[in-house]
Amino acid sequence: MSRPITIRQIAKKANVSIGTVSHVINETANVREKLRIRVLDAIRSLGYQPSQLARGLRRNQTSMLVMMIPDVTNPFFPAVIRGVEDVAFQYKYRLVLCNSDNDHRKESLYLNEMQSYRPAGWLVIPSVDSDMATHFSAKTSGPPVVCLDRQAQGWNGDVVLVANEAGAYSATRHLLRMGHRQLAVITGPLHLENAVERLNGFKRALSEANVPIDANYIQEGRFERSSGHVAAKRLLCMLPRPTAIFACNDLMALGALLAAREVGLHCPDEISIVGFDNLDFAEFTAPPLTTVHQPGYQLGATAARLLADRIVGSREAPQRIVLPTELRMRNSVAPPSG
Amino acid sequence: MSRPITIRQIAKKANVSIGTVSHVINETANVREKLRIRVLDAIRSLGYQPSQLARGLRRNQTSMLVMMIPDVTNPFFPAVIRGVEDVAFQYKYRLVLCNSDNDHRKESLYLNEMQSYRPAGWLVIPSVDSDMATHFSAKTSGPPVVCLDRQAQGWNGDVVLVANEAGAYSATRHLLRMGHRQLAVITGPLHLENAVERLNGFKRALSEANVPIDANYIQEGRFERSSGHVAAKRLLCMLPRPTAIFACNDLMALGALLAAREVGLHCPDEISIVGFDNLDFAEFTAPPLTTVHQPGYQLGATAARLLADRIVGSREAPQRIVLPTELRMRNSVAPPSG
DNA sequence: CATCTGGATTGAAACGTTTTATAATTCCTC
DNA sequence: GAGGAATTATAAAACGTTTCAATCCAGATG
Repeated sequence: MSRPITIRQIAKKANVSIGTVSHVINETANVREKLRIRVLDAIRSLGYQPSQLARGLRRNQTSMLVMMIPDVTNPFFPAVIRGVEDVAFQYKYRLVLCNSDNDHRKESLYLNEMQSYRPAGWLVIPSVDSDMATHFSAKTSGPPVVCLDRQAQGWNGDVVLVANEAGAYSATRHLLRMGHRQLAVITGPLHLENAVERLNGFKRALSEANVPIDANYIQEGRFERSSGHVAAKRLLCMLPRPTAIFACNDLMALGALLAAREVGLHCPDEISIVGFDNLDFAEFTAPPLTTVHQPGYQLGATAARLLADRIVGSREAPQRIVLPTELRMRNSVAPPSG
Repeated sequence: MSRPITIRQIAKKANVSIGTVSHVINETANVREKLRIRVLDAIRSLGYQPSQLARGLRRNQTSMLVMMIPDVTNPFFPAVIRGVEDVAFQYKYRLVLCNSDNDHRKESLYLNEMQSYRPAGWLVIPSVDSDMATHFSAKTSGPPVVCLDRQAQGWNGDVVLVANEAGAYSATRHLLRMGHRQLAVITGPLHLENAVERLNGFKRALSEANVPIDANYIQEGRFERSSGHVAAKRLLCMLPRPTAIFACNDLMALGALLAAREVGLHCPDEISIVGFDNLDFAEFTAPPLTTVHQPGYQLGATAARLLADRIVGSREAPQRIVLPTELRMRNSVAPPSG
């Protein structure tokens, strides 16, 4: 097993010291043009690549960014990842991806362990009940961290979010404007910040319109299709039956769509449904889903950009960036039939 | 900036040499129970984590797996990633994710650069025109590589695939059995191995049934929704019009569904459509899409398992594993109307 | 010509591990 | 209790960089 080329071989070939080679690579000192060229030639001709491990060990920091994510399989996240990856690549950082599985124990494990790779920074979409706040606050020094998409319990560092409350508000307003008065909501897990924000938007719209809120019409789901399905089924059997359902994400909206179909209720004529996320498929459900668009790619990209700034030393006060959402009207809502 | 705990501090606290500490950590030599406990206690009480960088440097290998992927944003891949991640985690490997963007230049760049992190192994879904074969064959030694999902040009190492030909064949058979004789196909980019395999399955079914193949009915797409859309539009304007379309992935099938809707053709009554992939949303299109299921999670998991075997030294001949596909019948196909 | 100056170059230490060769200890056996 | 054989423990070298202090050198200055 032939070991790769080292800086020493370059130094020998270019007839300089290894310090000089290092200096030309990192542009960390002036070196005479003549030598510089000799070194560069040697590097090119031998196909040398500095060992990131040695470099990382010495500098106590690598060029990796580690990103914690609840689950790649959740169709909202890939766009976020892509946003991160694109700007990371541009800044020459590399992405290590960890799935916490929404389990804060697995998250902790990853957080602890990846530390010993000395990443340049952290990007974390906190899991349910994440202890990232205590994890990172313990070590006041250490690489910068930005929290994405969900505000973790107790976290007061940088965070970039999406306008959950406002999005939910506008979705609900839309329903109200169409004449609905019996509005139900299928929320996300209510220990998730963004889930409660969406619920709050819903409630605010209702109370501003003086429409009473029926506690039975608030069903807690888990942001998964199946939970939307069961919640909708429950809702659709109630008397009086709600005329519209706001599902706090598209997956659950899909479940609701299914449930309506099973119960024999036609959407949107007999039941209006609106979602949240605007996943790719939302255009193609039957009927096409009216939903609140979340800028996933932007979310990832701005978080990564913010992180990159921190890494090079930005010392501003912690930021809280919230990206706008936008209602996308399609065909899953209509005026109530009655 | 307080540096983290090192092995030296553990050694001091436990009053042993650093070599001993290393041995208890790695179980690489017998150490007396008494000392062992002292060391373990010290580790626990100081919260020590060995530096992966130092370890990797010394051993010339880390516990990272790097995975190349054309694009996270393609909804087929997350399941594959998840499969990989789950078994990687189980084997204590960590995943570095790289998006080649389907650009073999970006892929090469990543391949070259990640090398200097000394990953334990590589998992690659080759980009279009990938030169992974030449890249890796140059260095006969080095960490093991397994190729996923697509057979890269010239690659003759381990590879795990999906039964593309058979899947396409069974989809086409289904169409034939329903009575269709004017069958069109929207293929993937034909320099992709899996795209031609699917086309071959289609052709074989037709020729076995003695149904002639109209060259105009073979349209090349790019595995993206938009290309399926334009191809379908073209197809639906032809005379005679095909009565069924086999789209070689679900994204393109979706595009075709859209095109049909735009042209005013009802699916399945006036045009049958079948896809390939069985993405999550396939159940929920209008009408629900009949499609060929690909075991994405399995694909990732078995590839990772194979890689893990190689890493610990399995020296068997290169394997070629092909995972079965399966037709999922839903409502986007019906007998032809004429 | 000697001295000084300041930039270019270098040697060597350090980063935190693993691992090998050697030294120290323990345990038998006589 | 001595001698030798196992067994355990250790010191030191290596992994491939970066970086600091020290050296070197060319040219300017007196």
